[in-house]
Amino acid sequence: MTTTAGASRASERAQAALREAILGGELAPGAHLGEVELAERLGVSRTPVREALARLAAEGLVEAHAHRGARVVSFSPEDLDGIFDVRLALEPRATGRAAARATAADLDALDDLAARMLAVGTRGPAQDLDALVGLNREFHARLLDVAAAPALSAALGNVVHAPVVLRTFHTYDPASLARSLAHHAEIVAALRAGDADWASSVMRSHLGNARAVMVGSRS
Amino acid sequence: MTTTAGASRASERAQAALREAILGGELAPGAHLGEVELAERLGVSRTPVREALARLAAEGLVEAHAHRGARVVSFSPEDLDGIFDVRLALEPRATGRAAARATAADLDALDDLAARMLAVGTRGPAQDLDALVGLNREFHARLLDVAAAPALSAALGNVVHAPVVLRTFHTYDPASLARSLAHHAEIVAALRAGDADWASSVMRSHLGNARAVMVGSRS
DNA sequence: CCCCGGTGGGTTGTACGCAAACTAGGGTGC
DNA sequence: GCACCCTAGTTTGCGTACAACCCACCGGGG
Repeated sequence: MTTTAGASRASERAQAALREAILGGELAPGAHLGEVELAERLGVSRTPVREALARLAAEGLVEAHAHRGARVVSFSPEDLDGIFDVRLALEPRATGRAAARATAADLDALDDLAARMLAVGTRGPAQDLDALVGLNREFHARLLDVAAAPALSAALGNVVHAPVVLRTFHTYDPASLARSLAHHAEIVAALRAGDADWASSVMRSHLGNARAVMVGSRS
Repeated sequence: MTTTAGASRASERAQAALREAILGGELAPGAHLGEVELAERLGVSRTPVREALARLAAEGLVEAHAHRGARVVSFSPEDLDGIFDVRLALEPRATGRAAARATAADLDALDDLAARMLAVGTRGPAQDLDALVGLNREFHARLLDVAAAPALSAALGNVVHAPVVLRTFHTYDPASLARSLAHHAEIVAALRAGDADWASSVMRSHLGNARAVMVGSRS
């Protein structure tokens, strides 16, 4: 579901806003989330905030301890490793499926994303690692969408969301970053060739590269 | 009172009750879930029901269409197949991890579960397929717990819950059912031997057997 | 000096009420 | 006779008020 528009319901806007704030690092892991504070901040009452919080909790982005309120989840290095285990088990499979299903429009969109990532990711005056974060998320989301495997997407959904996983382009060293960007383009090339094996292999490499960066960084 | 102790919050009780009702088949897939009806049925106001519904939606058990209310999700054969893909990708891995981590207490508990499943699952006067459903869920949950892989559990959590997946012992033919029960015992044996490869192989067989039953049954 | 019970402030949990949105049914115009 | 619009009913979405609960601080007792 690519519907980013509407959000006629305030609870959806609240949920989206909170997710962006958490994923964007605006709300640090472990930060206490008061309902009234969030309600004022978002210009709605506590009720939709509450609902959004409940959904995010079920989604694994925040954890709610009894009457003590909600906190942004934080991840240990072991958790991070586990997350990559899951991604390695599922994403290459999804990428392979995508190879057989991608339409021309899909390929063009992915190509565009990969190109833009390369533009803002390459060292120089135009480098913008924060923009890269968003593009990267969009790329992987679109890829998952193309795979058309709802169960697979659902399984990954509550795992990849991990804030740390998606915000670590800042910790990439130049060589690893260059590899990562190249992988995106190569994945699209493999999809264009319709080669599922090639595509999934690149994705495995992509994740291996990311895992190496992150277990070494130990932020 | 099927839902354990705790649950000081009415919303948790509501969520647990709804989940049981859905997983237990009391609420059929596609059934319309009215908030007032559920509120009266559970003896609480609409607010906790609403919250419970929101969490179950994020969990993937129900789907809420705009202002049209919530419905119990229903699964197509393709969805089912996708679910088994995910399970096959993740559960054998978890089982392998469990082989290296299971304590004596874990093994005894799993053994007990396997034995009880065999008791209520074997053809005869004591056969109780409904009890089998609960035991099976407990067995797999415990196994996942022993694996101590939070991300893996989270990924599976929102997928396995699928009502159809957990309620299909009724559709097993005698031979498949016997195999399934034997697999549980064999898994414990493999764990006791500390043989991760053996354990994960049995789990793969277990899932393969289940998949074969379900794609053929088309309930 | 340390430990324990009491109390106050603040937060969450639940209930209720109102307004908007969707659905369905009947009536009218073409 | 058919299609469209309008209206009534029901349900959801949100706001607000009250009650329960937890935590921190403070005073008294051992």
